[in-house]
Amino acid sequence: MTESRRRDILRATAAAIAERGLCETRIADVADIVGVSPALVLYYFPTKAVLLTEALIYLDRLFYERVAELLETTSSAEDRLVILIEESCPRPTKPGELPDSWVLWPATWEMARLDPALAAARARLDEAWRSQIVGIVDDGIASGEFRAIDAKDFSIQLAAMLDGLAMEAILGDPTVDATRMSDLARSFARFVLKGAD
Amino acid sequence: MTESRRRDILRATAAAIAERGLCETRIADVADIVGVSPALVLYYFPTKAVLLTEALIYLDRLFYERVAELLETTSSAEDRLVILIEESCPRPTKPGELPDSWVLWPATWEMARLDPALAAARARLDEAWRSQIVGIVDDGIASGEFRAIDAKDFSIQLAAMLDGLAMEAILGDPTVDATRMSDLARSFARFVLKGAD
Amino acid sequence: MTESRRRDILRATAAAIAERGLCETRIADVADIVGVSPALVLYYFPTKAVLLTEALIYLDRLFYERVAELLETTSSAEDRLVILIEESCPRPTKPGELPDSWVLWPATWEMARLDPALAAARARLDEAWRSQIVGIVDDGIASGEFRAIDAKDFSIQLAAMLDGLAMEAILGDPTVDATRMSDLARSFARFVLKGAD
Amino acid sequence: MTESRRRDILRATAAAIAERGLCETRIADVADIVGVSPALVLYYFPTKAVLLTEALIYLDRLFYERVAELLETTSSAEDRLVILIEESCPRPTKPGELPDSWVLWPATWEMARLDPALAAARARLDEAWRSQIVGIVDDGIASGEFRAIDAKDFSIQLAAMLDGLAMEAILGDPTVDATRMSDLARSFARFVLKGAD
DNA sequence: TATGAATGAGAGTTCATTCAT
DNA sequence: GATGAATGAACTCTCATTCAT
Repeated sequence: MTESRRRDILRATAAAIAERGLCETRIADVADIVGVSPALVLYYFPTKAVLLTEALIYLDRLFYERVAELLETTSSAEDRLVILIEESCPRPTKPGELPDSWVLWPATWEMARLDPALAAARARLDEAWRSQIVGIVDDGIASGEFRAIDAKDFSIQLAAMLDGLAMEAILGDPTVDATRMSDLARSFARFVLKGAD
Repeated sequence: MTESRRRDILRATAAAIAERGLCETRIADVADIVGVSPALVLYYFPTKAVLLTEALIYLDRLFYERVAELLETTSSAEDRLVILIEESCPRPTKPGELPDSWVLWPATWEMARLDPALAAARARLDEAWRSQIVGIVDDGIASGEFRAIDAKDFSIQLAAMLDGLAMEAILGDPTVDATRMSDLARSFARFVLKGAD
Repeated sequence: MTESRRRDILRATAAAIAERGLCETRIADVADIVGVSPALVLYYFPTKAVLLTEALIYLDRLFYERVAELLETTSSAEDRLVILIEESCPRPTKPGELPDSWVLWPATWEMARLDPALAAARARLDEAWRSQIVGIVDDGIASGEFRAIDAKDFSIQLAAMLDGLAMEAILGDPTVDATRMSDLARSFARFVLKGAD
Repeated sequence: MTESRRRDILRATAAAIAERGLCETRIADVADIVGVSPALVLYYFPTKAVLLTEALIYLDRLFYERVAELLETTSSAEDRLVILIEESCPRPTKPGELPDSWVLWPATWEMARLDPALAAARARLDEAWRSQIVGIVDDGIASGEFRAIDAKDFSIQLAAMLDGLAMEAILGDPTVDATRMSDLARSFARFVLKGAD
């Protein structure tokens, strides 16, 4: 069926970008991964630019939805915040499999910088992401788990910090790996939400 | 003289990447900006990949050095931290002129992800950047301006948050512009360093 | 029924060639006009080359038959010659509707130059066309309307002149439009057949 | 030198169109004939369409200039008209060598039909061509060689007839070869200009 | 230093054509 | 009859790169 073909191509595109880099990803690479002809890729997506854009959006949404689902498994605000932070920490991906969304973020940002459609899509997902944080914090405040802080401001700060830390982790910065990232993000959250050091 | 030619080309490259995007930047674009032939660009830089890499490093270093210089104008730790934050906030660049370093960060990250040399250069600059923060914080602690926190951890957190916020500002996220970014980063710093809300 | 489908496709092909030019006409263009899939076009015609060839022949024949029919409405040789000339003058066609045969002649000629089958078909129609002229002239000579000239030679000359004039009219030559064309062809015929100036 | 390269490419293009047909002519064919890479062809001509257009114009002009030169060798109006007619008769071309301009006329007409620039260039050359005829006729009238007819009208008629006859000769019409064409055109001219049958 | 000419190696894209349904 | 999915084979055009001058 046609919709699953589309999905396959989008996943393959994301995998190709992750492995070869945004600029070096060719339609032929994507076709090779899916095991079809390059012409078929363009049968489903009119141009390469559209293909790249849609792949990035697709993966971002997938990431967001997976985490959103995970968050429904617990009701404790504190636990949910930990899940959100943990899921934000880049873990290595095996070649060929669906790459972690983080790996594609520099590509997304670089493209979105000059592509308003992608920028808008990214902004929507980011807003949803921050809303998750706001929801968790509000719940925690209501239940008395957290101090009564400005949840919106905190959500922007935490989301930004996670982005920045993830970038360093992805780039193999010797100072920040996934574990350190997790520690730093959690200590920031604890400090703000619990007042403890 | 040859060194200034090199610099002109690097600046032009940065400008081209900023305006056209990493993948869409051609050697011919750079040559056009400088007003020379494409062949001359390759006379100074052996390959396109080298050119791009060096341009990104050059701009990053320029940014770092400019801020480092600015920071020497004051001795108050608090003022210096404010300067550092303010300079991190993306302000719009006119086309043609040297782009703000932030604009090139997604490109740098995307390239560095698969280019160890660029990754290493970037890591060095980032380390220097965080050292600036550590230095400021240590001074502030010594002078009693700041609470006695872990300066290293804070520097990583602040640097990451600035990166993340800057990205949103650059991408035109309606929630985070340069002013909001400044407010949020400063409130984070104040909260951690002063204990105030 | 299948025969009308074939006709529709041929007419659409002619219309496409008229509007887009011979080289730029794609099977998909033809399919779009008919409102079917490109695959169906190839169900009726084995290859694109065959389709183009048959379309050009079809339109030529249609033109010839329409004029032949018109010529039967009168018995006066002079009137019939005028009809033949008038019908040869290119009048503008609305986009979408069946193009005037003249518009397709350069395409026919260009293709026939290297396609013996098309060349033969074209030659047959041209011969029939000149026979019409010969018939008219012979009738006119018999009835005393015309001078006793070599009808065959005249038919070749007139047919060639009409072709040449029509080409200029089609190409928008400022010197020769349909009216001027008609005048010049008629004055030539009058001069030869009547001896008048 | 660059200008001769351009000329070589234009001639090769004309040869390719003559041999393979307008639609089947590829940039690679042209490059093969010149013995250079396809990229070089596009170094001199921005697009294929421009290349084709310029080649057709170039050949047309070449033809016109050659005949114009030939016409200067004689002063007798009658001889000059014969030269003009003879040169208009298609003689076979060997593959590879510069094709006779006539062979390219269907291609020129087909392209010009939808390309205003080419149409304008063609119209200019045609006007010059007819002016040659007018000049010859006027001279002949002045010298008493010819009857006092309308030279302009005659030039249009003769030019058109030559076009039409040449087309049939090119397409291998069994009724009209170069010799027959010459006879018919000359008899038409004689009849109009001399009044003889 | 500087460049114009030249090219090789693709890249994206097009499109006629096939075939299972 | 009719089509959507699929592809192979090109084709135009791009571009980094080379090199003689």
